[in-house]
Amino acid sequence: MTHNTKDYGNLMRERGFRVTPQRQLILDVICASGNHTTPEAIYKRVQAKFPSVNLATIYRNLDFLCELRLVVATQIGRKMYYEIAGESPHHHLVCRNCNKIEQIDHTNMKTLFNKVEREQDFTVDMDHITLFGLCAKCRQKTRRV
Amino acid sequence: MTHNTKDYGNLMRERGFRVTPQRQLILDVICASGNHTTPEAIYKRVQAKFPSVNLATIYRNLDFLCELRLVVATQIGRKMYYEIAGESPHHHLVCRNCNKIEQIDHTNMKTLFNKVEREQDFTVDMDHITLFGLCAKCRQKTRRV
DNA sequence: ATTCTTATTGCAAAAACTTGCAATAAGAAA
DNA sequence: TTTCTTATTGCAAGTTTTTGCAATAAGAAT
Ligand SMILES: [Mn+2]
Ligand SMILES: [Mn+2]
Ligand SMILES: [Zn+2]
Ligand SMILES: [Zn+2]
Repeated sequence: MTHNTKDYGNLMRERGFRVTPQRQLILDVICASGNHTTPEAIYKRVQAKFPSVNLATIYRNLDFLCELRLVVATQIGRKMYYEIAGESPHHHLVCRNCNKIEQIDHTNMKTLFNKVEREQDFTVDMDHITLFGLCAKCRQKTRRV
Repeated sequence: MTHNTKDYGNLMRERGFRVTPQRQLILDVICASGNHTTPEAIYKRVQAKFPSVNLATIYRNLDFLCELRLVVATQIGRKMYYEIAGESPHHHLVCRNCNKIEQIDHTNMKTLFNKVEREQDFTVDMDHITLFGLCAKCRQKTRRV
């Protein structure tokens, strides 16, 4: 239950939720998978260790873990992807043409968030945003068509 | 077929696609609905005028119109919302607590996009982003708990 | 240890969305 | 106008995600 540096068990209990074997397994699997895993993939890996876990439980807990901010979600194309929420937020750039995924540092985002907070008195609070556009290579290709 | 200021018919034909009654109806309905409408609502309103249109056609065309950038989509909670892509891009702030929706001007976003383009050589190209966080009122409430 | 409360689960059914395919109809060409 | 090509549609089946509900089991209280 203690992955990376976080004690997930306590983070849940502190907030009044229960720590079930299903939740532990799902977290373990997402952790082990590294980056951007689909519900279906998570389900299969969970089942390999504990076949009786139901797919509905996977979906419910992915929602749950996202609400607790222990896991972050992204939609790319028509699929959802989940990954462990790291120590510090990170964001993505996805190329509409070649689907390459780059990262953006949080500091650039933070600058925007601060501006919005000053100007509109709204505290933006997102630790995993995906921005779409064109990577350097595809921009050149696309120009000359 | 000419809504607001855009001639949707030509925008489609120019790019090699066909202008079908279904597409016209769907655009009409989204236009008339004003802001942030769900596929189901669009389907019902289309059906009221033309009952034989199939739900699959609605979904396929919502995708299609988004790809052509005539329509923009957002996911809020677990629902998708569609609206006409206006003259100039606009973005939203959604409060996680009270679900109030505010707007952000594109200029603030553009500043971020420009920075990303300079620093990472990636052209961000989004005209409808939704950022989540806490509005002024909910921030105060939530503090004192 | 045992009892109690109720959050969480599995299951089955429902709802939401996607896809393959043959029939249809836009729109270009003749 | 008529013919021709093929993008688009409706339909039915498939896949993915959500939901209601009774049974289960975390974890607090005794
Ligand atoms: Mn990520
Ligand atoms: Mn909008
Ligand atoms: Zn690219
Ligand atoms: Zn609020």
